[in-house]
Amino acid sequence: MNFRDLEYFVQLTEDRNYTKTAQHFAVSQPTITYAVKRLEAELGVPLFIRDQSHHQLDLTLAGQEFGEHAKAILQELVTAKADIVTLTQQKIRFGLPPIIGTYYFPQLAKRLIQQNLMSHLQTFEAGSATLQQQLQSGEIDVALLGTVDPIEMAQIKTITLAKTDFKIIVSPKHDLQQQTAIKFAELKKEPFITLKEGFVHPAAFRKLAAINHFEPQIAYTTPDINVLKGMVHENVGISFLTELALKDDQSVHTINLTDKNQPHFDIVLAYRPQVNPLMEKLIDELQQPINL
Amino acid sequence: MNFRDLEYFVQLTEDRNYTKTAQHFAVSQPTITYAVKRLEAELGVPLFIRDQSHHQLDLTLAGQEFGEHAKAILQELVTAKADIVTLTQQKIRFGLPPIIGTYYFPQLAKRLIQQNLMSHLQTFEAGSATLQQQLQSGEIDVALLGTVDPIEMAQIKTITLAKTDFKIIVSPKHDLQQQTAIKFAELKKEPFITLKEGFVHPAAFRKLAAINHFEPQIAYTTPDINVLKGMVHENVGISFLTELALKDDQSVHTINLTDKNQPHFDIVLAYRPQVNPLMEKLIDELQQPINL
DNA sequence: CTAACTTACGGTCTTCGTAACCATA
DNA sequence: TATGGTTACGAAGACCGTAAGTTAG
Repeated sequence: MNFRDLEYFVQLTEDRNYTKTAQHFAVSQPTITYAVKRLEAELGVPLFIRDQSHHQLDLTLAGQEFGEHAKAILQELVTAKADIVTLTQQKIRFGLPPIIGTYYFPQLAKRLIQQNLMSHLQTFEAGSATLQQQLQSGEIDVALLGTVDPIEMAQIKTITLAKTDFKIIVSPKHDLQQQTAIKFAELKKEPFITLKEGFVHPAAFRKLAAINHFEPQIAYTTPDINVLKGMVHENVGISFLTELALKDDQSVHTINLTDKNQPHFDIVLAYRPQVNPLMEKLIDELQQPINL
Repeated sequence: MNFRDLEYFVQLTEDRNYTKTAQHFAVSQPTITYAVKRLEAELGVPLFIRDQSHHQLDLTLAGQEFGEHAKAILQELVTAKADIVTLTQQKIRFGLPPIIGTYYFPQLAKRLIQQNLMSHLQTFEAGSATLQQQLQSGEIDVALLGTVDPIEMAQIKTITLAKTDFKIIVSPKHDLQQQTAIKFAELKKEPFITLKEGFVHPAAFRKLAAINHFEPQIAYTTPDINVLKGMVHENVGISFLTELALKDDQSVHTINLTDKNQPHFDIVLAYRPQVNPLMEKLIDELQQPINL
């Protein structure tokens, strides 16, 4: 059975005139005849009373009954299509800080594409602090955030996806290039290249400085991680970065910090709870373990 | 769009395995592939997540949504077919007295056939008195009844369809064959051929006799109208019949009765009121005017 | 004769099966 | 290599348009 035949039939129950219905669908009149015949053959009952003398086309009882069901079926199909369009057009406003976007998100992205979720994301790129505010004000729906301290926000649910350490990086030409671990306090004399970033690195850096009761010497501040790494490589100074941004990087030497109570760079999934299949699926997928 | 594709799809959402679904419908596996492709093309969205590393065939959100609608559509179709079968098999127990069946009903029958109603009738042939009882006891649903007096029955609705006169018939050889009207009292000396019929003719005959204070002479009683007419034709006696049974009959001569308060042969439609489209339609059709 | 539906016939688009192909475990 | 899905192609069938046929007014 064919949906087109049902449409012809339903229209015919309203027009009560084969010719008119044919014109309505811009098809030839016999097309309607055959559609009705197909339905009658499949159902095994006549749907119309074929009375030559009767100039008015009449439905049989079975025809009336079937007409109601046919309308319901067509309506259900229309609804189905409309619902799918709605689903397809649905967008999730997704906040992504640059560092996480560059070093963490790409591995998630592959999975999101496979699950047909990427096309639903409207990405907002901003620092974690800005994104926190936007999340709270409702400007975005979900965000991946980098944080030093646990996040507490009313109406916002948070899930920690990964905890990473901060590392000290130095040039291969630097004296420290043979060390694998060091205390922050030992770096009092070193000039630092720091990241001009919205939230996390400055906060962590200040925290470490406060714990160690000294004010590190800032040689230069850049918003670009590659510029920062380049300057460290050229031994303009040393720096302080999440290990996330250092994966497989051979241009600089990485040194662990041995400080107790040292800050960590946590990647947190934050969102406003919603009853929404698309959001649910996204939240679910973002929590899937990935290889850092 | 095709219902078959929907069936394939719904089954596939349960099987999560193209091959299994193909086997379920005894078709080749590519048939399922194409069915899904057709649906996806028509809806404009992927329904399944085509993950090369096929651990498990997964539905997209659109697929889940559409699956629900598809099930609803298929269920509606199943219901439609079941309802039509129920409608088709529905029977109305229909009481029909012999005289009305022979002389009145045939004209109705043509219309009932055109309206696809005849196949729903289960006819019970019996005298009007018997049918009245069966109607009241619920053994039949509708009846056409012949009556002399108005029918009063609890729970039974009655509609008079036609009023016909009783006539006197005589042989063409009989002395009265030149008369067109007569009083019943003038027939005291005549031998009557009477109808051995369930209810109406004997009752009417007794009523006329009572009004005229005499006991007519009964020459012979037969249950068969043609036998009766034959005997009248051969001048064995005269008789008394509803005009209904005399239409176009050339074998006997018909004489009107001039008595006041003479009984009439009423054709009454009687039924127990029901909320039932089929019954409604039958009652409606039976009331359509016909040419007597 | 006209209006309206049905039947006949031929062409075209759909659908399906076989078989070959591709990807993953 | 075995399992499971997709693509290619030819055959069968469904669908539709033109045109002719039928029936009632």
